[in-house]
Amino acid sequence: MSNPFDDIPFDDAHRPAPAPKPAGGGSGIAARAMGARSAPAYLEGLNPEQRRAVETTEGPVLVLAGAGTGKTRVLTTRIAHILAQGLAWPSQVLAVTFTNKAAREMKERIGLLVGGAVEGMPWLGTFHSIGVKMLRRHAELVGLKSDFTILDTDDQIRLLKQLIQAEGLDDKRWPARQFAHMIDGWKNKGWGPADIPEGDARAFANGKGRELFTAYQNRLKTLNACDFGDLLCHPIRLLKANPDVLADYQHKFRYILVDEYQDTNTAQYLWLRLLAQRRVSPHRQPVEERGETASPPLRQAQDEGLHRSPASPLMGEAGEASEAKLIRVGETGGDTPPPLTPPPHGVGGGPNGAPPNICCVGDDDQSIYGWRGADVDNILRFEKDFPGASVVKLERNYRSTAHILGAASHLIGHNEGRLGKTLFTEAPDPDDPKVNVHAAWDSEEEARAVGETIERHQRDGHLLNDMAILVRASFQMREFEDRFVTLGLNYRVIGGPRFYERMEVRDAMAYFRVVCQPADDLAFERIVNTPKRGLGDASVRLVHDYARKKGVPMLAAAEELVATEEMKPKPRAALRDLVQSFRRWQELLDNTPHAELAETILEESGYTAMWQADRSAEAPGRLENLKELIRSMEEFESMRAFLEHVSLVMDAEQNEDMDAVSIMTLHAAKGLEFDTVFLPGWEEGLFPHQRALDEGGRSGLEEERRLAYVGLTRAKRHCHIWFVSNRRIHGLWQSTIPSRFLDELPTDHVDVAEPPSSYGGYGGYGASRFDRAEAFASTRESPGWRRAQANRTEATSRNWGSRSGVAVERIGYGEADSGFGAGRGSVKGRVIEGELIAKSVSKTASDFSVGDRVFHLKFGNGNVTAIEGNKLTIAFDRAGEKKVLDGFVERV
DNA sequence: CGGCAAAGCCTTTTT
DNA sequence: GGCTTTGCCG
Repeated sequence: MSNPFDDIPFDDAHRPAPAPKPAGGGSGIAARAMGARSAPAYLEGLNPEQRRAVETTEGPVLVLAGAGTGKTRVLTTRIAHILAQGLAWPSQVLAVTFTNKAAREMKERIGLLVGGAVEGMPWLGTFHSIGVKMLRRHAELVGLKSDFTILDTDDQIRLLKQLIQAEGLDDKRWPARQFAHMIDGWKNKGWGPADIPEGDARAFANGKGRELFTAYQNRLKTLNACDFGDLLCHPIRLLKANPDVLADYQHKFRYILVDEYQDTNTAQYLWLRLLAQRRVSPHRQPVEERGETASPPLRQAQDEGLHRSPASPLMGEAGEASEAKLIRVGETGGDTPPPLTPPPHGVGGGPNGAPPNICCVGDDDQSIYGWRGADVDNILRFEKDFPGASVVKLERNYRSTAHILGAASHLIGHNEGRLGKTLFTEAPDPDDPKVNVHAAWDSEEEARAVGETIERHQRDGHLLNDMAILVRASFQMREFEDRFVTLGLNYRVIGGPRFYERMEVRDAMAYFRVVCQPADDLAFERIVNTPKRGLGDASVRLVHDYARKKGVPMLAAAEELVATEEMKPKPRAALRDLVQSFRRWQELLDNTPHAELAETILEESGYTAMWQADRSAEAPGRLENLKELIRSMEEFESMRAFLEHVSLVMDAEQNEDMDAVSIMTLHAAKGLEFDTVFLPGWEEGLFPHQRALDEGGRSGLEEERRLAYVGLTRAKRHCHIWFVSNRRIHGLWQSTIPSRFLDELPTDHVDVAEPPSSYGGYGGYGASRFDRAEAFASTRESPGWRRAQANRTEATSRNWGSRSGVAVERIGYGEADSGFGAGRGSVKGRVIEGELIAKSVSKTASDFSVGDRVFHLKFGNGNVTAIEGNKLTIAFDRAGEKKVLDGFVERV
């Protein structure tokens, strides 16, 4: 149990318990707090529901927090309250979040409430980081060493590929990536190789699924490594197999808080349930525990309000005063802590069980991670899992206008099986803009129009920082980036290509990993021949096989191997040099500043030189990244600590100083808010995403709808939705139809560019379609056209691909110079129409022939050079050869 | 063994 | 359409 990571002694039970003072004794703040008639300052400003969520500290609590209802505030205040009331030491509170971002934010906000006590909250973090923490302490109980490596997806796939090949299987037919997904899925359910259903086991690799999974787990063990899933599965196994350890943790965590409970998967649920079980253990005196940093629990926050200065004279010492805080509300004094509320049934319902003090906060309407194993049922089932649970609904929204809430609520109302919340806002303002829906011809137009809108907002005095573009899929980002680069508009991509995923960074990390974790064969293999040392496949295989035969890590194998005559002189010398270097660096590890050592390693290995010699355009940037890597390493205590950070926190901080538009996926946007939000790409197939529909069916669609709900509710005041008629997918232009979600928006709260004169027969927003052919023709406003369009048939729909779309797109944006001369309001282009465009895209053979002269809106004139169904290959005069659907061109 | 060209891959979301 | 991997050749 003594290892470098075990800086925090686990067995709190053997620490001296603080001696609680009797309640009401002296002028202690605790005493005042307990006897206080008036609420502590940090409770002020909470609405009644929020307050109930904060103050119901005992027993299970489910907080259903709609978007923008102050969820984080409730969570952080609740923790502050628990600490302030002396109900627990900071280290006795387990608070789990889903993302690092959320954990960071909570730490910051608790910090604001309670000053320094956050450092005493070692158990506030993501599921994964807390899993790691547990594992480091008890690694040997699951057959690992406490300095185990955490593999990322990339390592995982490389490893699986090796195993698949080792089984003599074709790694093309059985892609490692796919298998990695399957393993993830199993681990999300908490399954090991023995637990997976027969069907699953057979589905992969000619029935060798289970075998491979077992081999993979064994290999991980010898590598002393974990994948992401193991960070949850191992702790579960560990706690189940070691009741004493489990009991320690159960006892330790007096209060459990879970953020985004709707996103928990089965493994996370099992883990929580284990920890939340309460047993009364008579032989064991409950023990108070001090925070590791000796920070006292929150004191006097209620006296000084939320903005206590760190220099406050009352904080800083962990003296007796703070210990007095440990007396619980209602306690009459003495040494024995009061029993927890006696329960009818605890979790797991055992007669000895006490109801756990677990508080889960979530929103079933924002469950958007089903695809990676999250189980909405966890939140829907809460009251059954934890009988007697208090349920608090937070429905008062502090973020968005009534229009945005109205639109979002109406949309999400199309989902079934909700717990049912309705967001409302206090004071609707008649001046609030409605949600805007816009049409564009293609994604380029969309990007241009969004750019123009952003610039207009900017001219109106809005900060770019208050605007965000939320896309469904990351490939949509590029178009915006391109456009913003030409406009010179600052933007920032959130969750885009990540710093730690860059090749050079990963290479450098591999060097560091081998130095710190000599058994890390994956890292070793990655860099044996980078830079080139003349150690190709043949040499690597030799080392690999030798290592497997002897059962030692590859580095050790290499060391032995160079002492033999087995290798040819040249590679042998190269390998010997490399091994010697690693040994030297390992010696330096403990007595050299780690950032300095890192630099040395990159220098001496020739890695830096490799990029210096590289004349390509990206080489300077890569060198810059390496410098940045070393710079960021300085902030950490050791190289090991740095490695751990990187494997768990894959994001690098963004430059917050710059005023810039944010571009991110809808998933990445959860939990954020912006004054103005742009939601492009509302088209069938993209949003809702085809794959979600194919694989998830009805529930897949509902999850997409929740994603739309998340998107809408990010907006505080302005919300612009866009859809386009043409989008390039896999390099091929495809026509698209407006998203069904547009049809699910309520007319009352939505402006569709220009209000149409007629809605399509049925109530609500009606059909969402913009009729481009009409718009084009109607520059002359022919009533005949209009009628014809209203009765559109297969025949007329061929016009759909004509140039008219651009004019429609200009509705409401007259100042844009499109060259099409459609000024504001000059186009009356909208006809509602129920029939879906999909039918109009011909599946029959094209009626074009090779050699035809055609016109395409985007590419101009060209000649048809080949035909394949309704796909045409066209040599355009200016744009070169492209493949397009025949609906998008017309004969000239 | 290394470099280059061609072919195949995939593009939903992520700790 | 862009990126990675593969395969062939020097």
